[in-house]
Amino acid sequence: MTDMTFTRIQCDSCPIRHRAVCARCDDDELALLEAIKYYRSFEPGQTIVWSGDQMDFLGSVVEGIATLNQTMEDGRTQMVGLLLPSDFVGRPGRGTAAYDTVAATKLTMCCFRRAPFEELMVRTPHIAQRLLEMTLDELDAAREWMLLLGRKTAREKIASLLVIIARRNSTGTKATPTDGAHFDLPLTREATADYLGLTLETVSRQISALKRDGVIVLEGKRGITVPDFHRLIEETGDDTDGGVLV
Amino acid sequence: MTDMTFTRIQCDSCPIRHRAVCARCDDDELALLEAIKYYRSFEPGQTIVWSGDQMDFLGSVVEGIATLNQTMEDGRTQMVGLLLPSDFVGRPGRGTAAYDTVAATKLTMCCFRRAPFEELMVRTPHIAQRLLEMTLDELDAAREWMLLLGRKTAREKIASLLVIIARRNSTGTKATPTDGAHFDLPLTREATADYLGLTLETVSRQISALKRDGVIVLEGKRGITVPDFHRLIEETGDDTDGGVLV
DNA sequence: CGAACTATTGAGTGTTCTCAATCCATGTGG
DNA sequence: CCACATGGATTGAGAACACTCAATAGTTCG
Repeated sequence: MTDMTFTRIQCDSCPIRHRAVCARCDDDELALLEAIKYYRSFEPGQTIVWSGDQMDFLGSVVEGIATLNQTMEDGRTQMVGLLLPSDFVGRPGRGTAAYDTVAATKLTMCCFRRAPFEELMVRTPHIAQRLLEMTLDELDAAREWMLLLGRKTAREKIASLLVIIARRNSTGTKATPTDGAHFDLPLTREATADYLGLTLETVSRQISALKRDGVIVLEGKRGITVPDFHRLIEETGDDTDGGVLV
Repeated sequence: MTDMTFTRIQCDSCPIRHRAVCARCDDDELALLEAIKYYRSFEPGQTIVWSGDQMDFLGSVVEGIATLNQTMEDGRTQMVGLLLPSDFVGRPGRGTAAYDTVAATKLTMCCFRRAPFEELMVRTPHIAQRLLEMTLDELDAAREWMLLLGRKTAREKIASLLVIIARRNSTGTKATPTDGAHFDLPLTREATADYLGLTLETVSRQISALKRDGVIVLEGKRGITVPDFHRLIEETGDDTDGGVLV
C-alpha cells in the first residue's frame, strides 16, 4: 500500500520545511517530529481515506496533489478541498475522516501517527500556532471558493481555476505569472467539474470556448499556455487589481 | 454608533461563556479578558465593517446574527459566513477585514481591541486552542456549505437552510428538533438568496412550493413551523440518518 | 394615506444539465 | 501485431431548472 520513495529525508532538506505545519519549529522541536514521521506514497486516483473511516494518522502533502471530496446519497459529488504541497491532512482531535481524501496525482505525504502527534502538539505551541494560521488560510480559501460556487458563471469558474493553478505553479507565491506561462492542469475533466460544481461536459465546452476565443492555448489534454495573463484574470469576474485569490 | 445594552455583564453569567473563544479559560484567564472587553450593539442591516477596512477589534457574537459577505465588481454577492452567538469575528494577525460583516438582526458583540487580545493570546494557550477548534469547525461548516452551493437544487438548498436554522434554534445542539418545531427565519429573502447562491425570486418560489407541499407551514413572513421534521430532512438531499450537517 | 421596503407571483429567456454519439490514447490479450 | 476494450475528452441536440424582467401585494413607518 505504501511505496516509500522519500524513505528517510532529513527535515532540513525537506521541500516544504518552511511552509508546512512544522514551519515555525526550532531545531529541537523538529527533531521530535523527525522521530515520529514516516512517508507514504500514493498513485493517481488512489483513495487515501474514505469518509467515515478511522484515520489513525495526520500529515502534510510533500509532493503532488490530493483532493477532499464529499458525496451525496445519489452520487453527486463536490470537491471541498484541493491540497497542494505543504497543506495539512486530517483534523487533530477527530479520529474519523469527514471527507474522502484522494490522490489526484502521484502523491507523497509526510505522516505522523495520531496519538504521538497530538501529544506533541500540546507541548509544542509552535505547531498549534502554525496549524491555526494554516486553518485560517484554508477558511479564507474555502470562502473564496464559496463565491465561485454560488455566483460565478461556468466560464468564470474555469478561468478562476486556471488562475489559481497558474499562480500556485509559477512561483509558489501569489504573484501574477508572466504572460506565456505554461502549466499542466493536474485534474481530469471530471475532477475539475467536481471542483467547480459543474458537469464534465460543461467543463469541456468552456475550456474549448476559452481556447476558441484565444484566452488559452492547449497542448494535449492537460497542457495549457496563457498568452495574456491579464486577459485570463478579466475572465474570472474578480477584481482585476490585486484581489485576494488564494 | 454603539448602543451599550450589555453594559457590564460578568463573564460568569455570560450566555456564551462555555462556547465562545473564552470557553476553556480558567478564572484567572477570564479575569484578564474581562479587563479588556467591551460591548457593542448593532441594528439590523447595519454594517459592522466593510471589506478592506481597518479592523481594530476582534470579538464574539453574544446575541443576534451577523453575516460575512463577499461582493463582486458587478454587484453579485455571496454570503460566506453566518455568525451565531458564540461565533468569533475577525482574524488574529490580520488588521484588515476580508469581508463585509453585517448585522442580520439586532446584535450584541463582546469586543477586544486587537493589540491587547493578540498579546493575551500568546500568553494564554487556552484561547489559541479554543480558537483553533472553532476555526476547524467553521472550516467543516464552510465545506458543507460548498456542497450545498455546488450540487444542491434550489429546493434542497432551502430545505437545508431551514434544517440548519431549526437545529441551531431548537436546543443549541445538533440534535434533531421535535416535529412541530417553530422558529423564525432570521434572514430576509435577499439575505437568504445570498446565503444559498440563488435569486430572491427563486427563494420565494421554493418556500412557497415547500408550503404548498405541506413540508412547512408559514406564520407571517418569517415564522415557520415544521410538522414532520424527518420529511424536511428528506428534502435536503442529505443522508437521512445522522449525516453531519452543522 | 402614501412612501419605502419586503415578498409573492407570472411570463419568457437562457445557461447549464442530461443523454448520447464520437474521438483519441493507452494498454492488453488473442 | 492487430483487434479490441478501457478511460478520458469532445461535441451535439434537446430538456430543465433557475434567472431576468415585470407587475402586484402586503407591512411598517412617517
